[in-house]
Amino acid sequence: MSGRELYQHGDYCPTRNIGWCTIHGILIFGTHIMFNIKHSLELLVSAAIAEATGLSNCNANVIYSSRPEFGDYQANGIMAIAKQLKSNPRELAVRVVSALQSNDLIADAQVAGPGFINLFLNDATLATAATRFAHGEQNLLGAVDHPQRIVVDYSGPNLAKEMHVGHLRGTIIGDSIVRVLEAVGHDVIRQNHVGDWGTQFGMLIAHMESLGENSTKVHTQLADLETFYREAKSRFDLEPGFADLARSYVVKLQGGDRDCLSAWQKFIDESLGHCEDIYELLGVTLSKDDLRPESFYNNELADIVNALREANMLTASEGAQCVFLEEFKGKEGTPLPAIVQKSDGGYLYATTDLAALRYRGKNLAAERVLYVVDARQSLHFQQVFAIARKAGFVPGACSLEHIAYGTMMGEDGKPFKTRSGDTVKLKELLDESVRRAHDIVSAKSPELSPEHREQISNVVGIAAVKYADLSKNRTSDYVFDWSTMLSFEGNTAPYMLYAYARIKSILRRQGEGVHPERSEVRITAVEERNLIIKILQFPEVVDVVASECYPNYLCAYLYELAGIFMRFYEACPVLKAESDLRASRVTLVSLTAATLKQGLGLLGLETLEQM
RNA sequence: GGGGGUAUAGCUCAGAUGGAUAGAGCAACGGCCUUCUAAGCCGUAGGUCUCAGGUUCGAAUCCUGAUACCCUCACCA
Repeated sequence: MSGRELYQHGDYCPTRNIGWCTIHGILIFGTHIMFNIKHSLELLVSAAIAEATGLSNCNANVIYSSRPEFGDYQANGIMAIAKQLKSNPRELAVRVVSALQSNDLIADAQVAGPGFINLFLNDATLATAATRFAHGEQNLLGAVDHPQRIVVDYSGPNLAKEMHVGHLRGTIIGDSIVRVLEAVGHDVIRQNHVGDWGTQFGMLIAHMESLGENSTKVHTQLADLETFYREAKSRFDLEPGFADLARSYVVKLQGGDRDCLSAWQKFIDESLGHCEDIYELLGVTLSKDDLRPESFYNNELADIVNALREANMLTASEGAQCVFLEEFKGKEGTPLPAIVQKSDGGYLYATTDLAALRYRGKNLAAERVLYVVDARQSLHFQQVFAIARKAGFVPGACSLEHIAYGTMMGEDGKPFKTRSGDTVKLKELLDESVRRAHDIVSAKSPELSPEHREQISNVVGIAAVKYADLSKNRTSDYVFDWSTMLSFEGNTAPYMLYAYARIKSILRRQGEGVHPERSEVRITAVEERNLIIKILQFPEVVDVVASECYPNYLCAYLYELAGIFMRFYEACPVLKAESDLRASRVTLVSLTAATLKQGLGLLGLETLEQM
């Protein structure tokens, strides 16, 4: 049972324009609350079910109709309720329909099939709602009924190396989720849990130190982090003295040695600079303020282990400090440990995550914590969540969710690598996409200036990579393929950006003739009606993305919106229409533009006025 | 071996709480530019939703089993 309080009988009060039902004094289909046709229908139908059966809390099960003749929405809940009551579903559906309170949202409700109720929306209400949006009397996205403080952990690259394609998904999926949550009114705290601590840094600092103290030189050396890491690793493996030096640096680092710390800091700053360049290029909203690196929790780790010991959750096993939980079994059903302290006294990933979770629960007062992390870490997070709950590190009501995503594969179905088997640097991937976009832009629009073409290909190239990822269900692995991604057809960023550019072109050409903020939207063709309904459904999909964290729902919606607009564009002349009709259509075009721009914005994509 | 995941058109992918005739794009074939950007629109063709059972008025979706592939299971993150 989510959020919203249920209908209480007899609470309706009509309002002047479109709005209607008040539930516990809250205007649902009105101005305050997120405008949401589906919720309104659910409330209306469940009220009618209550009226017809005396049952409260019934799920009307309202969904989009699969075919036009079945209406705009359909209520499928009747069959289940009839079964529960051992009554005839069709008869019940008829009684529910006649129990529907008169309202101006539903124009017609028809019983069909075994007990479906097909709902047809009122054209005048749709037109009025669209007009109100255009006039700015109602926001496309309003505030959620219960704003939450939500911590979102995403991106989290390892600073020892350069960002590679493996970091793309978490970074952009997380960024989109964060934008959506904020848009619906939640209080979002971003956390970039970067890896800046661990044994590998001893090796890197040792290598850096040996190259000299000169800071400009360091900057140059670290320009290619990947090569730098490889060199350090190779020396670590081959030079006997170097490995010892590296290990001694680790010890000194952990002991708080000032020189070592300052060298480490130098390295971290350089590496962070690389990340920031990527974030800038990707248009990701993470900033320095969102950094909570692993080292941030260094001083908490001993206390985490102590707290677990005091809670009697700790077991020594093979020299390590472990937490064994009933629900986790390892090989041959033996208990599976989560190790929080190594036999040499060192701490691990799980320890840091427990500290982070306690910080988020206690210090940040999170009500919901989202971990946008690779699906392969699922077991790790299940363990960490279970331990944190049992140890009381987070409030019981706090929701902990692993927002898992799959792996990016190459065309061979194996994890995406270069031909030589190396990981692909994110920077190189993005540069190549922009380069390919540039070739296409130059071929399609040779009349544009070189600067303009460059600007377009920058936006299109980045958007293509992001959209190709965001448009897929995050839980599954997917095949990265230049040809499908940059074919610029179908459900792709270029298609969406092109639709937007066409829209803007109309609005430019119409000049000062029409003022959408004072014009009336009318429905004179089915393409107009379809477009209006789709626009009004924007809040519904955003709502689902905010709760389920699947950005591909939003992509699918925007693709459909763009498609419906294209059909409107083909069928309904805008600038050639006369007077009121022209004003109405220009207004619709303007609303479509606003919705597309906002939707793409929630995905973290820029738009182009022209392409 | 335990646990988790995936299997949908030739290819790449959608299919939220079980709903009516399973959807897109690419590739193939055929239409539409002297009219608001053809990076577009319309149409044709393409499916035993891995297999076998089960639950249900109704299953790609839920349950059981099988097969294939992937991930994961003690001191990496």
